[in-house]
Amino acid sequence: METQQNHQQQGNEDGGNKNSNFLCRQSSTRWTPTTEQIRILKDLYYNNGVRSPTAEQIQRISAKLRQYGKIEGKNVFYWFQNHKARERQKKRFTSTTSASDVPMHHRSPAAGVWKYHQGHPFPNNLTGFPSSSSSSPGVLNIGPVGHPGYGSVAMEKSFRDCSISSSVDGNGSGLGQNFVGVGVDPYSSGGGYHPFLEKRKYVDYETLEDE
Amino acid sequence: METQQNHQQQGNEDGGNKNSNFLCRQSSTRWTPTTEQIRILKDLYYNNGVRSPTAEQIQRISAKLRQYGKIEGKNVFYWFQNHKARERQKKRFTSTTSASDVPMHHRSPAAGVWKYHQGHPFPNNLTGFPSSSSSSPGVLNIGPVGHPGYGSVAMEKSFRDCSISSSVDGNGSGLGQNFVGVGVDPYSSGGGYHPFLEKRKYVDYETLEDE
DNA sequence: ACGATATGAATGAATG
DNA sequence: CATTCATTCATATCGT
Repeated sequence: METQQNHQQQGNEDGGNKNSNFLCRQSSTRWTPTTEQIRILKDLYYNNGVRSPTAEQIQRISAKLRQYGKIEGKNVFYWFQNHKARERQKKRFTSTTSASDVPMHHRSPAAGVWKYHQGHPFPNNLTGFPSSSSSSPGVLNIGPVGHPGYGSVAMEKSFRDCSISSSVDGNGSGLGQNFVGVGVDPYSSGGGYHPFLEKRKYVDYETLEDE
Repeated sequence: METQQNHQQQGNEDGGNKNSNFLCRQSSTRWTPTTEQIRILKDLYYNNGVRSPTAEQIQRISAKLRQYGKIEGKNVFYWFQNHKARERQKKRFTSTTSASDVPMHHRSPAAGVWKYHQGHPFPNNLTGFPSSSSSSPGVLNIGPVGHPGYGSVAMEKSFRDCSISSSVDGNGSGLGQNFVGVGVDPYSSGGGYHPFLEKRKYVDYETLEDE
């Protein structure tokens, strides 16, 4: 796991992009977190118990981490998502079917990371934020958003799709051709419920009061 | 025949998928949209402003898409839900426009496309924005349209279904009636909906919070 | 270099 | 409608 070396060639907060290959996609290779970034993220994850940061938190985190290298909101988002998912995934696989197959991933002492003062229940930071708990020299306080100030939208998408499929038919997108005659039926029942989705489990929180 | 295309054709055997490891080929419980399906969905989403299709629409769409591969109503439903949600989420990460930014979207009434009758302002658009969709299949209003949020061309993300063969042509299968006057049909399918989804499949796993 | 592993990214499905 | 979980793909990096 993270016991690896930190060889990030980072240092350039722009991702350098030394791509020489002119492959299909060469845009920004996937985000390669720097050591600092990783450290901060882990700090937030373990020391602050941040697992699923909200949009505001993500913005703050990414803004903070941007100082150490190029990073976007989605990177932070995915990072936490993956980190959490992976931890759980491993835990669940911790037996089941015992050995005998799936030599996929060897057990990794990921738990080793828990060297910090892991012994206190996290104070629910999902909505709030750590009072301080400055442990690492890069702690950021995900305080109140206050005034975010919108910026530009650049959210670049990765086009891994190699199929350019440019000149296909005279329609390019084939809008007209592929148009599905769904027709916006104004009289659609519009009941509000989705017949596709089966009802809830067994109870309709009708009489249930809020927690 | 569906000509070549790359559909994975999962009429029965979903397996097909693409590569993946040979782990467990449990019938991929997950719907794997084909290129055409995605294309059509995007077309509906962007060019027609469909975002929260109603049951009728979902049925129509799924029926149409079924020509390109196995698909259920819920798949369509979820697709739109996710697509919409993700767009918003993404935006949220990059620019927290708070709630009242609204740079300045001008609902250009230019195209009298969306002129709700004296009664319902497009039940299709829960978000309340002109879908500019051609209620009449015969019309294509893919013009500039003043989409408040996204007026760009589809072409967003892709999928690993990166199957070559760009030839999108030959979509003849049943698509011949593309611009047929399905339009507003008061008698359309009329509530013949049936529950697709079943209850949940998984039981709540251990809700381990942390260690 | 290649194979394995680690991990970022994407998205279907589901729940609240 | 938002939030989250699970699964899978894609790729960077490391080991040999």
